[in-house]
Amino acid sequence: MTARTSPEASRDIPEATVARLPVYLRALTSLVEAGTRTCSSEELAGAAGVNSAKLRKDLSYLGSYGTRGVGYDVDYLRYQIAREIGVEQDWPVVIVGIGNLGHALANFSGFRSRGFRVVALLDADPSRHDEVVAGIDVRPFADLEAIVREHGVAIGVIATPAVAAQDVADRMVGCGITSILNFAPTVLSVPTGVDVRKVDLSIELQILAYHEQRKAQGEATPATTGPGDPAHHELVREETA
Amino acid sequence: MTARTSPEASRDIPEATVARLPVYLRALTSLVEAGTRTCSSEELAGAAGVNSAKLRKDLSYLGSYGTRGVGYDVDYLRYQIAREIGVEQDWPVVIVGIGNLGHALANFSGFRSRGFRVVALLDADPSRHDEVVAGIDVRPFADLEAIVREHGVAIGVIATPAVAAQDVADRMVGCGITSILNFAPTVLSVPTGVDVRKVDLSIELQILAYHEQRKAQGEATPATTGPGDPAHHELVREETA
DNA sequence: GCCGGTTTGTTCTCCCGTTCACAAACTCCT
DNA sequence: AGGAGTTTGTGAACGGGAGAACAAACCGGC
Ligand SMILES: NC(=O)c1ccc[n+]([C@@H]2O[C@H](COP(=O)([O-])OP(=O)(O)OC[C@H]3O[C@@H](n4cnc5c(N)ncnc54)[C@H](O)[C@@H]3O)[C@@H](O)[C@H]2O)c1
Ligand SMILES: NC(=O)c1ccc[n+]([C@@H]2O[C@H](COP(=O)([O-])OP(=O)(O)OC[C@H]3O[C@@H](n4cnc5c(N)ncnc54)[C@H](O)[C@@H]3O)[C@@H](O)[C@H]2O)c1
Repeated sequence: MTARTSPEASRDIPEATVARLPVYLRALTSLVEAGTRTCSSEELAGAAGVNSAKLRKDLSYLGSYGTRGVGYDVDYLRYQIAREIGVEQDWPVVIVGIGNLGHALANFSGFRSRGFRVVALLDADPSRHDEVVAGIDVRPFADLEAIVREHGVAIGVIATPAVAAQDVADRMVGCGITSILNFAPTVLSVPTGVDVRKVDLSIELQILAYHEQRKAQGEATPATTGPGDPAHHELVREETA
Repeated sequence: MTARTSPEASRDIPEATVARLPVYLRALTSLVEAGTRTCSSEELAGAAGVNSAKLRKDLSYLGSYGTRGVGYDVDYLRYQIAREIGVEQDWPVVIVGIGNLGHALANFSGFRSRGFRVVALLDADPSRHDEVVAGIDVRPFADLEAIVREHGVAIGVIATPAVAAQDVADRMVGCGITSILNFAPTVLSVPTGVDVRKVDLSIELQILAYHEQRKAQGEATPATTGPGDPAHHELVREETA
């Protein structure tokens, strides 16, 4: 998709692997804190909740950082993964929408410890502008561009209501932000080159509900709720009309 | 995995499709509210941010609910998807860990409107037990079993610190909860038959950081930070020792 | 120096998911 | 009634990821 400029560029890592590297990183950090020096793919895979073959294949995309017959140097591997992900340096981040969720995010200590630094909290509501959350004062949304330029922000977090999310995203993109984490339940439309990831509580719960319904189906009373399809079809159309 | 008991059981839906159905459901709800009666796969796919062929194939797993040459009856399709997911009736949910995040979740209005009902907020900290959040009073974690039995809760949300998450999950499973949404950054181990989904802010940000680093790599100064591998290898080992 | 035991890195195969492309089916207009 | 135009549902090709299995590489003991 993007041009390969650097000749020494590391082979591109499959998306599925990229999504697991942070899990490995976390497991390795735990091991480091526990004083472990070395671990096998089997141990690490257990801690990360994945298959050991998958783990080894994932790590092989980064390079050959293990030692056959021994395993991996925990701290060395942790560093290599952190470097590959890009969280050795801190990424400045802005959070927009300091409501219920925005407060929780601002207070979330995991940001700093995992390679991110909240440089600003923004909200459109003037009544919030005198507030200080987690040591950072909430500023007007209009300050976005100045802040992004000042700190070189590339990553933005959206925690506004759904109706405002697209506007906020547009403004972010206009300022030069190229990665967005969206908590609002909306599909964002952004130009090519901008990455969007969404965190959607309702979707996660509904996926659980689907499987839950499936589990219940086997043991429930014979006539659960829904009869054949055609009758329901009519019923629903009546509701509409 | 589970036995097919019902003869009329609908064919099992691919996991990737299940994960998209809630997105379609949301898009359809928007269309209903906008007064739209009918829509084509192209329109709906646009609203959901997916390929129209994918949308059609996804919907085909549910049945043939469209009309060729016309499209889909918005309200009818919305009902069918909601029924398939299982969010026509409300699912009782408990939230454990009423800290920063737990407060936000408790105040989240999207629960009720999307098929879920928070029946209890639980926390181990006694100083929180006199608190009322979003009209629900925070109760001792020890009440979990009684509440689960009383309301027939099948879905639990974990918003405790990571160290407590596995204990909470074990207790939940012990009470009969079979679906867990985990916000704590830990790998949970649960018996077969229990579904766990995780929402992990740090992982999402780190995935964005990886791609962001990739984007920057092409245009950055020649010597970014890291030299060849061997030297760094030593450096890191020194840090450890 | 060599051998048994251990663990990685990689190859191979299979399966799931995505996308293309098109026949079948429906509506509307004449 | 018939034909032109539209849109669904699905068969088939394709690509990527998961897991099994194994050869290569390393350690430690003798
Ligand atoms: N609270 C949760 O646990 C939770 C969970 C999942 C998803 N969400 C989603 O996250 C979003 C925020 O939820 P919340 O509970 O914090 O809502 P909230 O109403 O408490 O907070 C929203 C904040 O965004 C601000 N805002 C509105 N428009 C803005 C704009 N154009 N620019 C900048 N700021 C703006 C508001 O002033 C407010 O402070 C919602 O989309 C919600 O659906 C929340
Ligand atoms: N705050 C965020 O935005 C955010 C974002 C992503 C992930 N998380 C994760 O979500 C979790 C909660 O975050 P937080 O900021 O709300 O933390 P917090 O410390 O504010 O709240 C944790 C709550 O859990 C309670 N608790 C602790 N042990 C318990 C137990 N055994 N049983 C029941 N309750 C118990 C505590 O009393 C406290 O009220 C953490 O694991 C955090 O890493 C938080």
